[in-house]
Amino acid sequence: MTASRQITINQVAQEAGVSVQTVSRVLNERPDVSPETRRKVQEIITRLGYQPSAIARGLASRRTRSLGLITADFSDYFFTQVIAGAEQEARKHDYFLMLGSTERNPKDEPEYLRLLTQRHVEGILFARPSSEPDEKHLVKLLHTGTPVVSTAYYLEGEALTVVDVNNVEGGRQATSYLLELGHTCIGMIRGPSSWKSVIDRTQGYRLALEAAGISLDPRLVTEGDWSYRSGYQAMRELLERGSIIRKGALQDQPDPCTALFIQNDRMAIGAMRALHEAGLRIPEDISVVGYDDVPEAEFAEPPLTTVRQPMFEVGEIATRLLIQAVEHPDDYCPQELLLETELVVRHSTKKGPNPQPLP
Amino acid sequence: MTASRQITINQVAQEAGVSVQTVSRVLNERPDVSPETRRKVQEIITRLGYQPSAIARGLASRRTRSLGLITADFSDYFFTQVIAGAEQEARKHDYFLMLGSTERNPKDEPEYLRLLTQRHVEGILFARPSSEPDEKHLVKLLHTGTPVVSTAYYLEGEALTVVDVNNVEGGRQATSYLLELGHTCIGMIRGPSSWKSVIDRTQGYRLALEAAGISLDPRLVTEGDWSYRSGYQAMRELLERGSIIRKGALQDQPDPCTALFIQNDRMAIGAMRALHEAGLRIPEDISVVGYDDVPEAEFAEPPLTTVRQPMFEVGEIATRLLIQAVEHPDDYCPQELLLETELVVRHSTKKGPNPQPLP
DNA sequence: GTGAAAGCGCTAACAT
DNA sequence: ATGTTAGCGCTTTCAC
Repeated sequence: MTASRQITINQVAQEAGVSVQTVSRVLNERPDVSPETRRKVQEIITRLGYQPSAIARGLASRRTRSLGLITADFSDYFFTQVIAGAEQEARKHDYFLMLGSTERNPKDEPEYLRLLTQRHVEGILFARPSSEPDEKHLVKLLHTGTPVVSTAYYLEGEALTVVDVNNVEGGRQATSYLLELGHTCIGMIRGPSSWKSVIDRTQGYRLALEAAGISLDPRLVTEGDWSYRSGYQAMRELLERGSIIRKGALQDQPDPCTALFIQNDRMAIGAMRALHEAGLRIPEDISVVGYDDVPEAEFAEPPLTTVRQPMFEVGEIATRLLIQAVEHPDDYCPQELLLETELVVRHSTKKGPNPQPLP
Repeated sequence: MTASRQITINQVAQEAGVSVQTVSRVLNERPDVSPETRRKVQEIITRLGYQPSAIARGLASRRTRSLGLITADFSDYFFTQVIAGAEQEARKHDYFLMLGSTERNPKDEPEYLRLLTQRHVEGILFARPSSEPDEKHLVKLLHTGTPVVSTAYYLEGEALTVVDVNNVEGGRQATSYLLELGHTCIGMIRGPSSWKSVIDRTQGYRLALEAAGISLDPRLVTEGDWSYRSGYQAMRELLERGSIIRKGALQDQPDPCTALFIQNDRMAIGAMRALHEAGLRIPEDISVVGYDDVPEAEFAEPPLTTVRQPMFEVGEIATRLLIQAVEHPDDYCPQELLLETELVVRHSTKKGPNPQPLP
């Protein structure tokens, strides 16, 4: 089984008794080939099992039909959904998606970007949070003329196409729902403050509270890093402060909190564990709303009320826009697209002490 | 900002006043360049921001330094871990990993393989279950001489390097632990029967039971598709059969089952939800052991006892072997490597009716 | 230690 | 409708 050198376009041409060019035309589905020749060439191609070299084609045509996708974390449901959407859309347009995750170390990003540009990706999709302090490499990339689209990521001072979810509205949905149920003291566990989505969800929380005449009390807020464990720990902290269970434990706060908005489902599940350990019942003693609608939310104990984000669609749309920018650079114009979230009510929430009449 | 054509090796050579080859030598860290020339060329490279084209290098050298990885599902923790391990190892050896998931449709695999081989990956890693009926394209791939390593996947009749986890032992660990706790009627929810890991875990279950003088009772076994929901449904089915709660509900079965081995954590979490809904307490009424040790297992209600698999290491080792096969094809020799599992005891299990003295 | 020439497998641009 | 020529940006081979 000697791994004989791969079959090339030359051999196909020779075998078919035509020129290389003609084979190339068949390969690229050009119209200017006689049906007969086309058929013959195609037959030889399948008979020989010929596979055109994407490398050679890329070099000659300066088109690789591949896109790069840079993400932070493959094991995060959020990004996983974006990737799945991007994959599907790329495939549909016959593009190849090169995935790169900076997983362990965000400092790898410039290095990763290099790997992608060296491989001549025609456009790059960012699916990661806006949190890195040093974005020089990105600004440089943008000025290079390479089409770039991002999801959930904004670059200050740069016009960038962004497809994202309306996080302000999502935060407001979660909070308003709790207010409507009659909860007036609503705690929050947020994600890392460097993420734009965290700032936005927090803003939604604030807006909803203010619309109800309540001002945001920072003593009712803690921060996690999105993990189950951090949600557990943040909840413990909140419990120790006494704001959740002890009446008037905090100065000026007459009632203990009866509800929580937690900015992702994993932290919410971790927090519910801490609540159970503290002997609190959900939703009888305290209502909990999460964010994301991960698959496990439905099977949490109790099933988690949460805010669903259309991340698959975000990936799809972002990729569509990227391909458009690649194929029609002249029509390109940076834009921001915001998709809407949806509240999914399950069993971790119930009526609070001051139920309001529904509007 | 006219996207002026990229800088090429020619421009670097010209600017440095040397020939293209010399630049190439510097690029490839060849020893036969005078330190002075090397320094000068390097300076020009950084000054110009020159990036060698991986495409052109690949074409000329017939080496792309890239590997392909085919997986079934990005959102599965199991595969995600393998990918992370593979990524890290590939990067360490300066290889680029091209990821492909056949997500939606396993029939896409030949197509995907084509995309990878056309891009001249030097080796391919399979991280997907052994379940497809039609593997002709794989046999063909193997006979092509392309190095292939697989995790958790076996191809009948073909010598293939496989890195996997000892699933027989894992299934035995879970079952033996329950037996040691004193459970004598142990139900099981298994994954799809086309997966080798399912066959093996089931075999471990059988062996452990037989060692305790119990024979496998198929009436105590149902099947799921690994999802939370399927675990939930499988549990409902088991409950309806009566084997779990009603004494002697099944002919010849004097006692109701007090324990369950569930072949992955997600199904276990779904199953626990069904048990709760049926009013059963875990572990007081019934003990549950899962498999995988996914992050959420620790935060399930109750925290799940499970079998941990070193999937990250599986990915690392598989990639290391693949790179070895790529770089030293003559030393290559197909082998099978099995890594060991580890029982993680949490709170979903407790002593059963007939506790045995620990050995 | 360095350079010149040839070519990797394909497509673009021009022929005919 | 088909063929010819000249690259794409690099490495390989062989010369000096």
